[in-house]
Parts: sequence; C-alpha cells; structure tokens
Amino acid sequence: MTYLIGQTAEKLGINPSTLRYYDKEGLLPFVQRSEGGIRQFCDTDFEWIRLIECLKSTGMPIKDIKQFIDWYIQGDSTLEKRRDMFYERKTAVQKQLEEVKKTLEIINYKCWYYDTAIIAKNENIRTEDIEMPEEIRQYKKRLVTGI
Amino acid sequence: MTYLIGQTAEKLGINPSTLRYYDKEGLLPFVQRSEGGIRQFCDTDFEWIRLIECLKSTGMPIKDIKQFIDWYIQGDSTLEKRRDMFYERKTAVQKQLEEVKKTLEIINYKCWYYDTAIIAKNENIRTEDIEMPEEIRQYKKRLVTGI
DNA sequence: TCTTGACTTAAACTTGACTTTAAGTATTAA
DNA sequence: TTAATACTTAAAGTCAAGTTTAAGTCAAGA
Repeated sequence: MTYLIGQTAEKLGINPSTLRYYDKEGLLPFVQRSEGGIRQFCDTDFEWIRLIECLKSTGMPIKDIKQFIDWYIQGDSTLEKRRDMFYERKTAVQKQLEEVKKTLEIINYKCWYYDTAIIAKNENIRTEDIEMPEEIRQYKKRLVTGI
Repeated sequence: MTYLIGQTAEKLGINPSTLRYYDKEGLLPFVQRSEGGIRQFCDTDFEWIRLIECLKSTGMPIKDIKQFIDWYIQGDSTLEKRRDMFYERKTAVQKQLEEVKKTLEIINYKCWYYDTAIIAKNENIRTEDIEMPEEIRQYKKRLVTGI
C-alpha cells in the first residue's frame, strides 16, 4: 500500500510543498519512486516523517536532522553517534518540560489572581489576607507585586 | 533602586535593543523616565518583563501581549477579559505539556533502542525477544518498524 | 484521450521577532 | 569636562522554515 504526495500530505496534515522541501533537503532519501518518478509513500515513510516532526519539536534544526539521516544510511558504524544524539535530545526535552511546568505555575497563579480580583470586583485586593492553595502561595512569595 | 537599560539588559539576559523594541511596541508603558528621558527600570518592571517572557513562551505573539497590557491600563473594567486570556493561555500550556511528554516518550524509546542495538553491536535486533521496560513496550506497540 | 495530479528548477515571498546600522543628540556620574 | 552610556528615528538586515509562483513537462487512472 503506497500513497501519492497529496494523499500523504492529507493523511499527515503536512503541506505537499513541505514534503518536497524536506525531500530536497535530504530528509526523505528512503521514499521510493515509481518508474515515472512519482513519490510512493509507505507506512515506514510515515514513521520516518513522524520522527522528523518529533526531532523538530525538540528544537533540532533541519540540517541536524539530515545529519542523523545520513548517519542512519551509513549503517552500524554510526550507532554511537546516533545514540549520543538522542541522549542530547533527551536532555533538551527534559529542560523543555521543566520550563513548561514553570510557565504553567505562573499561569495558574494568574488565573487564581484574576478569579480572586473578580470576586472582589476590583484589583485592590490585599492577597496576603486571602486563603489560597499552597502552590499559589509558593509562587506568590517570589513576586514583588501581585501583578 | 532603579537601573539603566544596559544594567537591566545584563540582569535579565536580554539585549538592550530588545527592550527598546518592546517599549516601541507598547509592551513597557509603565517604565518611568528621568527628566532627561532616560529609562529607569525598577523591580516591578522586571516582573512585568518576566511576565512578558512567560506569555511569549506560551506562544503568544507580541501584539496580543500588548492587548493585555492595554487592558491592564484600562483598569477594572477589563478584569474578565484578562482572566479569560489567562485561561486560554492555561489551555495552551497544558497542550504544550502533553506534547512535550509525548516527545519525551519517543526520545526515551530511541535511547533504549540505540542502547540495545549497541549492545548487540548492530541494528538487526529482533526487539520482540528482548526484555524492556513497560513504557518502552507500550510505545513500541504503536510503531510499524523499530526504526 | 482527457483530466487530475504529479514532477522539475529557481527564485521570490512570507512570518515574527528581533538585531544592526546610521547618524546625530542628550544625559549623567566621576 | 569628559567618557560612557543613553536617547531618537528609520530603515535595512537576519534567521529558519517554510510557502508561493512560474512555467513547462510527465504520469496514470477512467
């Protein structure tokens, strides 16, 4: 079972131009062509593309993803390089995770702050005197103002 | 205690040009000026800037952040709008968190895969036969190939 | 055969958030 | 007074990752 570029694009939610762009950049060397030169995407190709998207989401630039794919093509002699690359990505993603958690903590504080201000009908609330969840209290301590 | 733009930039790890750019875009209307027109950043300003960075990290564009700051300046009549905005941000960040977790799951699988392949000294491992952590097994089930 | 969608190269354009440059003026601490 | 740093406007440049356009050719299913 193979798919044309348009069907693949539809299936994966990616613009066909993007797929051609990836191909041009050397990210899709494994995609087979028909005798007439038409790209034939298969399930394995979809998994590669999902992996490319995954690597992109870790903050990896296209040229580094190409490097990884080149290593893959070179075979077993590059296994260590590829492993090291994934461990680097792991560190990067763990950092991302920490940052997103911190951001969520701040946003949760703001949601609490505005809920409270709206109940009070204005922003002049002395939040020290108000009952609040412990994680909000923890975050609040780090602020100079309650903005 | 106030700080010049250069000191502020240093303290926050932001380029002075970026701070002037934010000011020009209307993100820093609260920063006071000396009689001579020199910006005087104080601790409250730092907190505003940290909040701007937080909102940016949620994927919010500059113009939407400006909208929020305009609402803040308008006062209590915009409390609901600001609350709604933060709840939207909360949804966005929760989604980010889920995506980062999924990414980490994939990367963890790859780390496991390469560790295993390196022990086997090549990639022709029949991973079905190998002992693996449960979360790896779960992820692997969703793959067509072991790539 | 016809029509739809595929292919190619090559370049131009887009987006958002800066960053840099230029060119001159003003402030301020020592 | 002087040196360091600040200020201004305005425009141009940068960056990555696409997206679009053009202009023509080719493939393949009905």
